[in-house]
Amino acid sequence: MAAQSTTAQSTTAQRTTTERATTERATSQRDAALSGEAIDAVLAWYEENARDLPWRQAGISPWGVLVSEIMLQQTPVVRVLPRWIAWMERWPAPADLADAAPADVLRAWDRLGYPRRALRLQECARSIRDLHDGKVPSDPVALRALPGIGEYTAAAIGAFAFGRRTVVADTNIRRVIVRALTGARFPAASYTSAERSLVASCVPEPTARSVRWNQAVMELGALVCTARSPRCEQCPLARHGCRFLALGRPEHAGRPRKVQAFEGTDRQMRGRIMARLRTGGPAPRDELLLLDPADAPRVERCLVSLVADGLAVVRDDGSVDLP
DNA sequence: AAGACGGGGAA
DNA sequence: TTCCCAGTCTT
Repeated sequence: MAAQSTTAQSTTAQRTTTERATTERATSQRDAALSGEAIDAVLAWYEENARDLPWRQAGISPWGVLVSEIMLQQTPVVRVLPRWIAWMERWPAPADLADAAPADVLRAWDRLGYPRRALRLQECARSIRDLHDGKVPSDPVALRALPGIGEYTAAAIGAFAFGRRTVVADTNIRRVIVRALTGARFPAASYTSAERSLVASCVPEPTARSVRWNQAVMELGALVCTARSPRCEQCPLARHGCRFLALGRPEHAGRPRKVQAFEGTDRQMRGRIMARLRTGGPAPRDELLLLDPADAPRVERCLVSLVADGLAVVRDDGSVDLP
């Protein structure tokens, strides 16, 4: 924090009212905001190192951005890429997806994971068609009200599809900001209001710059300030007072982050059932029970939950199919 | 605040 | 094997 005092004066002119409001508050994060020089360094790094992703191209439709954001929820870029391209070709506008058969939507979702997202995306498309004249709303509040769109995604669409100044806080941005300003290796499990103001304090005031910033920090987290093995030697913040680096890259303090088991869970079984339904047409219940002959109750339980989620239906003859 | 919810590829 | 990914929703 003391290190900030030397740069504070020279960058005062560039600091925003938001930054000042945050820094003047008498809290432990008083000197939190990044310097204007640090922000410049990150933006310059982004110009050089940004990946060429289709949903970032100029002229991309808000719908294309929305689809990418939903697909990217908990799914890496490389796996989303081919599915997004095929998706946009098939359903280039919300109304197109709204009219599709859910079974086709789930098959097109393929193995992106968390297939409830695919269903929500279609519900989202229907809401856009019915409530917003078929056009993705630009208002973050309206976006947030759509199925499958939470705080992060609403902010991301506001920024990347409509060029608004929003506070985007995905896993990458949270990690970069927390490391740079607090020195902790990882953010806390829950996204607190304190952390939110920390992230907000870094967003530049000029709108165009804020959009670029959100994109740049996210990319920095994805390519350099990674969760596992951060490449600090390549980081534009290394010379601008990153606290994590200054403190010698400390280990994670506190409870180890929980890792959800997968092998042998209902989640895995649901995935196996969905994989079968996507490829082979209707499945006799007896066939699905063979997925785990030693634990029929588990298969039954998963079937019930899939039906409850709208991801599967039971036909009159007892076979199971996509909705 | 904590748990459910897929799937795959890198370390 | 373990970890983690442009999170959201429910309890």
